[in-house]
Amino acid sequence: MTNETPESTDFIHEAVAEDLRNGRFDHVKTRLPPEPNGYLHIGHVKAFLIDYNTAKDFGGVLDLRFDDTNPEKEETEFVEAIQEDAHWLGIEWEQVLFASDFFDLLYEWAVKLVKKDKAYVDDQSPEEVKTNRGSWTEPGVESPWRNRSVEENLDLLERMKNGEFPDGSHVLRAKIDMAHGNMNMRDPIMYRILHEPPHHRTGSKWCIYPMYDWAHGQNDAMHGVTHSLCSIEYEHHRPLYEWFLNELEIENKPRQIEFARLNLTYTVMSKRKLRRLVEEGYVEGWEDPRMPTIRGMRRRGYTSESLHDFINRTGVSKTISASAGVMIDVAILEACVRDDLNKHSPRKLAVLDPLKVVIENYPEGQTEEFEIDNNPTDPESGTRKVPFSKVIYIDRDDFREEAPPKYHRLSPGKEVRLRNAYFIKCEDVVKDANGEIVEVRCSYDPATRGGGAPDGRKVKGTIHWVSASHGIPAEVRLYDRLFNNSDPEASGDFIADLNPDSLQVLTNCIVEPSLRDAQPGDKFQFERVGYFCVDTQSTPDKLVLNRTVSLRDTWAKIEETREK
RNA sequence: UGGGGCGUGGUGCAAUGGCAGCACACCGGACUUUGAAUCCGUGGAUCUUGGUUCGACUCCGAGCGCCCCAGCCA
Repeated sequence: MTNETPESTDFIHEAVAEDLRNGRFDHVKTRLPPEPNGYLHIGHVKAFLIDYNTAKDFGGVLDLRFDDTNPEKEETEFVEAIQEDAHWLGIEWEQVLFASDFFDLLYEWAVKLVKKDKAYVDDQSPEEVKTNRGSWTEPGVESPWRNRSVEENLDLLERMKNGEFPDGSHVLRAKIDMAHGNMNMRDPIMYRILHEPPHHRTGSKWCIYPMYDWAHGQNDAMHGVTHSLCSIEYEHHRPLYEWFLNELEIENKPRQIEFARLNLTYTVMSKRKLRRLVEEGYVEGWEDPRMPTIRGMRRRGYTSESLHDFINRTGVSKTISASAGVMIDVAILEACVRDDLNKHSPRKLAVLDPLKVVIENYPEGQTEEFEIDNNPTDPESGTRKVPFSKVIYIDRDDFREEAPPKYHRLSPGKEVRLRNAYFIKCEDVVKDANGEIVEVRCSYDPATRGGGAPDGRKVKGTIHWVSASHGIPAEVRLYDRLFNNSDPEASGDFIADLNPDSLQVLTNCIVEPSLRDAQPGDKFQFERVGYFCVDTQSTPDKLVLNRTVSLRDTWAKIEETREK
């Protein structure tokens, strides 16, 4: 165990450091507590990384522990998926545990509380329990079964476990205080009866299942967790968490510490809402690149490193600005992935909206190759060869028949540089019957080979290109934010806030030939355009790429402000 | 209405009684064979109000605002 002070100074680290200093604990152990009932999203990334980093920074370990106490919601499918996603995030755990593996011990502990007369079997119906709990202003009413004898409670609990009673007929409740200001302390339910469906791991062995409050802290204690980190919504469960531990006379009581959970602008995070997006077909599925799920973001081209960076940059606190957490600008996330991809992704030339350019004075049938840096910011990255010929494509965006002020790109009579190739000058424009520009005629200056000008003359613009006869076709999917409202979670109808243009599929793109062998997951920067990732649906016959994020685009901003 | 929590530029995080700083965003400039990256710079914040103090974002009192809680969900 190390005593070194970690770099991070968030309030959780401070609390842990203090616990170590004053001897409350002599080591640190945390846990990842997912319920296997859905896919992980960016909100889980924050929680997971806080657990992981806290353990790691103090030389401790963590367990992955599935909170599988509700057979109605949980499935094995998610157990696999969650481990896969957590691994991808780079998290390493000591052991994989399931709350359900410890139902026997938990039951013994419940018996212990019954024997102490701190828990009782209640025969009230669910409706009665609800009514008698009272309200925020009215104290609850004690159950008529609250003062049964210990012997009777023991017998009834045993019979609940043995399956002698139907669902909903009895519950085991902690005996605390029906008038408590904190509703969680008004005799909280510990066990409910559930005969169906079978549990994903224990099958039909059990027909009583523990509630979260009864299971969580006790599991922490059983496994030697020192710090049980969770989101702020659990803050008013902490008195109960501690009550159970005290009544059970646990020696090294774990400590629960809460932090503000993550909300992202233009994003929904609640499982219910995400599920609705999937089930009602607003997105392709949990892996849709527009989804804030780990799988979606991964497919979109986000890297694990950029997610770590994001969580570090946004920090840990208890500040609350929206639904039990902070509202982080999605632009920070985008900045993180740009930073990472800028350093590590090879550059490519790709034309998303092709406009044909014929270089009139370039010899018919001639081809030459340019040797181009894979990543100018990284000398180690090497070079590649890119072919050039008389007919090329440029992006339609890079040509204007009438150039607005400060437009540095191609327009009649103007000269620009083709990235890493030649200077070209627009001589003429060819239109079809509808007046649509179908072709641009240019001349080139052979002396500017490679893109330099021996005579020292300057051109303002450099544009990207792909040789028409060498380029390969590709489909490119452009993603935008899924919602138009920066806080769709707070909106009455988040479906109404969906951005109808969140996906734009471009089917006529042409990319440089070196992309021919690109594999799903490969990431590139298309120069002057953005960062792209080969999609999982891509095949050798049909290249499909996802735009992870665009490059910062100051020209777009100039035009945008001009419109206003 | 009872209980709990939180209030620092637009957003997020620092400053733990001593010059309110950083990141993202925004704006301006330099540089540029990516209108990217990089570099430099501007503007903008301590919820309100009393008090303690030489000195308060920090401590104390009062108020205001926001978030969470009345599942046999987690």
